[in-house]
Amino acid sequence: MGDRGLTDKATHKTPVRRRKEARPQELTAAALALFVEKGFAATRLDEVAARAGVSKGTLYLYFDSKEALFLAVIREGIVPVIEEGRKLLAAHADDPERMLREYLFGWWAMIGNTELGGVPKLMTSEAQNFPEVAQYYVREVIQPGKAMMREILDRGVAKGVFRELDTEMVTHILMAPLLHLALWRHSFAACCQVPDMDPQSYLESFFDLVLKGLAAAPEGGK
Amino acid sequence: MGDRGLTDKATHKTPVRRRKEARPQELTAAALALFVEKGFAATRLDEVAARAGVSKGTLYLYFDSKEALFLAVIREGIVPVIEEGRKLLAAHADDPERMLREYLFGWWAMIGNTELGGVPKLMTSEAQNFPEVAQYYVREVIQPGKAMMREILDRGVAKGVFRELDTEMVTHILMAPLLHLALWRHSFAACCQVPDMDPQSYLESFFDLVLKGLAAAPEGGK
DNA sequence: GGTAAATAACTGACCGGTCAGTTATTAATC
DNA sequence: GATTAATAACTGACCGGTCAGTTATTTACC
Repeated sequence: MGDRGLTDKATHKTPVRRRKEARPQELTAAALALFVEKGFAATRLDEVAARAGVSKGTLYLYFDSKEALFLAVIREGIVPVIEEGRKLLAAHADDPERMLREYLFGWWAMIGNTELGGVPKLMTSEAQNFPEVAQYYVREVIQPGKAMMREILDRGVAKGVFRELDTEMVTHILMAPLLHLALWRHSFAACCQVPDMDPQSYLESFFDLVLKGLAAAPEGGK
Repeated sequence: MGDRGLTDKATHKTPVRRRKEARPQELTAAALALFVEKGFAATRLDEVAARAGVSKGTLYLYFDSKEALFLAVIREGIVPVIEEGRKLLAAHADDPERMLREYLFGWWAMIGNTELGGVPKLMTSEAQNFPEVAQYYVREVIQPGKAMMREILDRGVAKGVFRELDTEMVTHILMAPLLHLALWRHSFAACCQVPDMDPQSYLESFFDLVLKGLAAAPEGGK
């Protein structure tokens, strides 16, 4: 059919069916959406392939198994975003309160409110069944994410902006409402008609609560 | 073999194998443990039956389907505990800070730290796949649980112990660290070797943070 | 026509659910 | 109190559908 005369790499605009390079990304994107929507076990590889516009056999040209696809979904999907977030956060490295705000709202903008927002639910659900994927996720996502939060807290304590804290515990505690918001949206909010919760005011309330909870006592105690 | 002489109803201490009354409980207990450990989809009904000491056929004498078993696990397992918690909480109805503390630590003692602690993970994972079970859970567990928390907050605000708040949002936010603790224990903590987190100090840090975050301003502003 | 890409048909293990048959327990009869 | 009949509790082999993974074949491009 095509009579393109270009002899070199040929920037084919025609959606030719052979596109070895793009396939893995298309497949992981399709898999992410379906894993998040229906869960890992309930997602059929036929569906993943169909959503990516190929057949199941093609999927197996790029991934050895369903678990390998799972790992790729995490690796391609969320790991790069963590690194990106770290860079953004470094821009305000001198103001702990500002950093905390950037962290919370940035997390929502870059993860919670995107198609990646279902990843926490997916990983929590499947961690026990796929310990290797879970370990990868802990190492590449959870630990870096916690380290960033802890850096903010430690810095705030050091500058006297925040009071003395068990920063390890508080790090965990402060991640919880973010994760809860994402989990909620991808579980009960999606299937039961619950009065919807505006993420923006949720985050504002949370930030407000936390700032007051962390603040160093002005002067006289109670 | 047996030479029990009692001719009446016979309070048989011997664990005879036919025990119609006890079976459903034994089966839901086995199912809870396995659903929590491996997830709903990955749990075989043969396993549930085996753990309860019966065959799969017997399971179907008491439950119509795997989903019916799921619903029974929730109904028998956690719904009664909610009502129990409500009564305990009413005992301190005059002191909002005390109520809040009772709520947090009571939740951990009665749910998070028991075999029920895996239920939040189970329900979050499966809500989309079993909307009817999810709706039951929202109605009988989540909404009552939230209502209790909200009652505490509204009362605290009314008494001037807590500052003005968006109590609806704060209710959600305060549930998150509890649920997070339970989810964590039943996912990553169970499969990746993560430095374990002491629930007691986690809850103390959380309670401390929240009390300071909620406290009405003494007098002067910033 | 050679080869890389993609497919569609296929396989085999698995598992929810069923049911004909077995065993323990109770009731009835002498 | 022993034997038989009736019933309730239980079993495990089986069936049918599903789905991860494989392979023989076709298609597209050089």
